[in-house]
Amino acid sequence: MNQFHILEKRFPGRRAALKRDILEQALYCFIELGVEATTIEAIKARCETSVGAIYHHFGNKEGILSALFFAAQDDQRQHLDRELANTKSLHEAVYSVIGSYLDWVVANPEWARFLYQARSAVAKGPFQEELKDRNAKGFRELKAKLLGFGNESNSIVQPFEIVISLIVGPSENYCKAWLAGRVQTSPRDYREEFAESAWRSLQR
Amino acid sequence: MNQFHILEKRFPGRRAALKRDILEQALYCFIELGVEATTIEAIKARCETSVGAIYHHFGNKEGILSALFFAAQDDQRQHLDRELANTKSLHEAVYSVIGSYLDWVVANPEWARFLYQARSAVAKGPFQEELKDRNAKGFRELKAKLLGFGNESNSIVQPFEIVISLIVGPSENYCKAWLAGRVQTSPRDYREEFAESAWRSLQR
DNA sequence: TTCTGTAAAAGAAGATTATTCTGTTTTTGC
DNA sequence: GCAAAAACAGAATAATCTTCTTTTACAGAA
Repeated sequence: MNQFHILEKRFPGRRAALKRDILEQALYCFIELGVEATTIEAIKARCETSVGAIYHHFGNKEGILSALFFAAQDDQRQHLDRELANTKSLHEAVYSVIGSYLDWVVANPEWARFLYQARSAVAKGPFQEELKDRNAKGFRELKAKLLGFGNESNSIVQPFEIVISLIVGPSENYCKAWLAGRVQTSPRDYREEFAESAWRSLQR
Repeated sequence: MNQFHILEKRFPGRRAALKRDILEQALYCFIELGVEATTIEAIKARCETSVGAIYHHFGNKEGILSALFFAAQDDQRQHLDRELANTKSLHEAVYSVIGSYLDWVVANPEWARFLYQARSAVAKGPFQEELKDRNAKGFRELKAKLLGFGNESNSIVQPFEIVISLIVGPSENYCKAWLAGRVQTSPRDYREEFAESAWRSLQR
């Protein structure tokens, strides 16, 4: 299982072979050269196709970027949903959110790096509405889950607006630093610390 | 005092008038159109100069971006240093770091938005070394300050690698959401919550 | 199988935009 | 006042995204 199983799940079959290949090579370029510096020419060269084929499948550079971005985001969210499904308490849920986030980043560092890099571009481009809808949906579901643990939710003594920031803010910040090489220790090694700290930060 | 006092402080005097003007108009364009979509032509048009003048002063688009980025980062850091200077305990210091961060973002929302947007571009471009040096220096100084409160530093029971993430992660996350319009309440209104939560998250 | 319409693919041409280069004007230091 | 350096202007160049036209492959019907 290579790092591209995410694409095979999303664009299956023989017909989509070139489509997948373009996405693979594009991701490689985006990671290697950066989103900005990657040219259509470079992608074309890597998968030995033509500009015509690329534009036929994706319309423009933004189209490639968005396809990759949404594929990665979906995979990350599926991972979260699986972890979250079995949780029976708020405490467990908070641990799941943080644990699944750290796990996913460590398991897919290239994809994670790409997600951080590409977000702002997608947020401005032609798929900004789709991004907003997805984020809103994700936020709604997570909120429902966290507030759905009955009286125990009294543990959350913070305004809900800031709860997500309190939970994932530190993990996100540390993962970015790790992916950028500013710190060496794997985020997974601090799983307990981040989860415990987040839990404490919610109390009053 | 308009939003450009930051530039007047950094590029003072009559000689730098055009330089400042180019930076002002460029910042306007970056904010309005996005960093990617801003063309040299657009900047040129807004300050009624020539491409020659722009390239004479900044070398390339990246040069404009970096000059703006470092100006903003310096101002933010100066603000932090002022707040931090008078602190007499670790508890006060943590409150200062968070308070000054939230204050600065709310006082300079356009600059803050720009800082978030431009960081990745600067981190890849020709000024990546300068960025690294600045970040390393800032991190070193902050670390020294936080660990310099004698025995009381025992309050920090976390590995120091993750301490900065624990302190500023949630605030940063929330400020981004606020600048993107995903939440309405001003970060300043949650000053106490973020500071208290961060403090609690450090204990064990 | 042969025909036909649709999708896939190729690559040349067009349009946009960053950058360079050359020349001119202005300012500075002596 | 004069030489040297900096500031400025704009045409020319080069890189790169996107569109357009043409050719090829393929799936389903007659």
